[in-house]
Amino acid sequence: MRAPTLTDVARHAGVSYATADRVVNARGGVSEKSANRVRQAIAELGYVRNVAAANLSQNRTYRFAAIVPGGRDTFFSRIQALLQKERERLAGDRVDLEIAEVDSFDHMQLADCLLRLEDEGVDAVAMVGTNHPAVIRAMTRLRARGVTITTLVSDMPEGARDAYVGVDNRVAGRTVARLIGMAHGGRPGIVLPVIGAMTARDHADRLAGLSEVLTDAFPGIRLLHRVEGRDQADLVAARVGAALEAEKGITAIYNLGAGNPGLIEILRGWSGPSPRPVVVVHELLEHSRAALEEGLIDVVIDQRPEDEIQRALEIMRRGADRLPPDPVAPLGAAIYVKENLPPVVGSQPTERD
Amino acid sequence: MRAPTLTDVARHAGVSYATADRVVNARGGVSEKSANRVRQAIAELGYVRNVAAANLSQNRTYRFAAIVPGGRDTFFSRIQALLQKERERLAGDRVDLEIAEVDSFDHMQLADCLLRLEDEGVDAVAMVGTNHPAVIRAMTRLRARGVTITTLVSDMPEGARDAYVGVDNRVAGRTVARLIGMAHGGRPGIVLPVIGAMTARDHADRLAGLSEVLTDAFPGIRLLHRVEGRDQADLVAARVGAALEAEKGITAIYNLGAGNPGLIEILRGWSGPSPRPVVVVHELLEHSRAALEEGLIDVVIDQRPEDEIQRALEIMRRGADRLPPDPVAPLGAAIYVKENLPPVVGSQPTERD
DNA sequence: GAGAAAATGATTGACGTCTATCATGATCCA
DNA sequence: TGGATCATGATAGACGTCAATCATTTTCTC
Repeated sequence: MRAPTLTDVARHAGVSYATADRVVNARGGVSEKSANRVRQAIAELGYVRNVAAANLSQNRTYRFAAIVPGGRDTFFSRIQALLQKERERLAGDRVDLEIAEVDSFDHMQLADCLLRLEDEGVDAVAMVGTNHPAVIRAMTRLRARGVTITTLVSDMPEGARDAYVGVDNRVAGRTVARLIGMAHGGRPGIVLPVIGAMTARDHADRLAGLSEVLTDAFPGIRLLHRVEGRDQADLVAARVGAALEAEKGITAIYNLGAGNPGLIEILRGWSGPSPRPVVVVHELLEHSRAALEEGLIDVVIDQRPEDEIQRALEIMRRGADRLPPDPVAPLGAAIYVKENLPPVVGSQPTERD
Repeated sequence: MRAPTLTDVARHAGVSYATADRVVNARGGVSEKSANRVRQAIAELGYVRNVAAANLSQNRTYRFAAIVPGGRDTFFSRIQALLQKERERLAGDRVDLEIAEVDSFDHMQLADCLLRLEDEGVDAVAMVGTNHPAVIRAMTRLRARGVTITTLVSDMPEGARDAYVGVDNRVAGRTVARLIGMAHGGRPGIVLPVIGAMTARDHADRLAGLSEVLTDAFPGIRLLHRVEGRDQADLVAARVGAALEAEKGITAIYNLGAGNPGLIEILRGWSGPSPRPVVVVHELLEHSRAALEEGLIDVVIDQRPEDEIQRALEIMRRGADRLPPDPVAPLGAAIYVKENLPPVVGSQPTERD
């Protein structure tokens, strides 16, 4: 009834414990014939390495690291806060989680950070995906040493990482199109999309998704040319203001980047036609939450960083335990309206400026 | 640098390992003075019991049980399928998950099942909450023996269970009101609510939430008196059909119980005014998913049973490890439209009749 | 077929906890 | 003050794996 041990496997394969151990721990010096017999015994008995015993024997502490872009964007401050909390919680679990901060978009710093972590002997890394040769090179090197790498928020080519945890941004854009479409109730309208910059892959994906569904399912709704707010509130405020001035018939605004405070400011002082446009933004932070509660905006699409982090940690742990990654369904974004906001936990980060 | 062991604690407290062990494992026969010194040493060193080592020494397998209402409702078949999958996955983790099936609403059978599990020596139980004296009595008895009990889907009084995992149904109803309201785009309308029976607490909660928000935020939208479909497709079809006949101005239908196939059937043969009403239903199952993809309905609110189960298992494990439960934010329901449906995993259960 | 090389077997201590047993010391009550 | 009770200490085996070491056998090479 009890789970088979490696001793059982060895006996069943007709070899000594030492040989079986050499096979499962890839120590080499085993003939192909013996190795096969061991592997077959493992399959037949359904042997699963007892991770607890293994870690105990090595008195092992997991060494995980998370690399997060620093201060600029409050979405990442939120992630940092969550990681900090996890760090404390995991300390009791023999897991040492290091949280490293790098400048957003400083690729070389990120690459250096990865190499430093390699020297420190981490078992797994979670990081925000960045497509840059130097970064990919560093990642390849770590992975060759058996370090599991998970990308967060923004994906990278399949070969560069072990797993991606994050939402599908095109799907997010498509979903927003549907919600905006529904809110038009069959009537025509004009949608103003506000993005950070077209070079940001996630923004581009969202916009593409939006456009696809508006075209296909809501031909009566016209998509204006995008306004670039560079994720800065003042710029967003200025440019959205100008756009509203230029086109009085706008019925929906979708900010698919950051800079929500700027947009909210404009909405607070709304004096245009009533009802005001339908407004959809991304990421549940202090400003967006308050605006939702006040009724200034209608929908917030959220990546659910809590779950992203949980999943990333789970993946890292499985990797460190040499277990096969278990297939996970992609993370779905949360759709928040005024009525289904989650309770506030602690203090929520503010979006700067 | 390494984590303190119980030997360290004993030394620091100036007692023998045996005494420290007597304290942490509550074996008794320790003077209050010694016990306090041990407890203080634990606090000072930040000792955390090494669960892996503990389980190894006892060659312990966790014994968990999930009690799920049987065949009738396909929402529960979905839960059963998910549990089955978890069962296999957990087998490698030294976790034995027993899945017990009981007749829905047969309280005595449920109580008996609980007592049987107690005899079998389970460590933790997950069950669908049922407010019945016999059930509560059985639960109290198990909990007195240290068995952790988690209620799923439907909650119970705080004193009866250790944790509840599920969505807040009133919030779900409020959210649906907002979505339906948005879809009216400021125009008036009439909402037809379809429930199973008013005695089901979750249905009543949803309806209350719906009503609240419609009244407060969308005074132009009128809420019709509920239609009771008893969660049966044919009855739902008949009664919704009659209601649509009686009131031609219906602009939205919200099925907050089961019986979706009946509703979908009616929508497929829709010949009333165009556009058809906005339709919102609960639980992502084969029928509702297909209807969403076909464009017959607009929104599906889903409990995310996958996450419910994950969370319940996590709670059970912590309980069995004698760790304090970690605070979890309540589970938010997922909002699905045509565009953000999750990929199909395996075969999805069908809703009967 | 001798010698080198490769493969295998046998065994041991460590990891931290649990459970158990036995011995010893302290305290209590009559 | 003797015997019972209680508190404490010391210690050992078990759990399953890892990482060694050393001895022995098999296989290969010339």
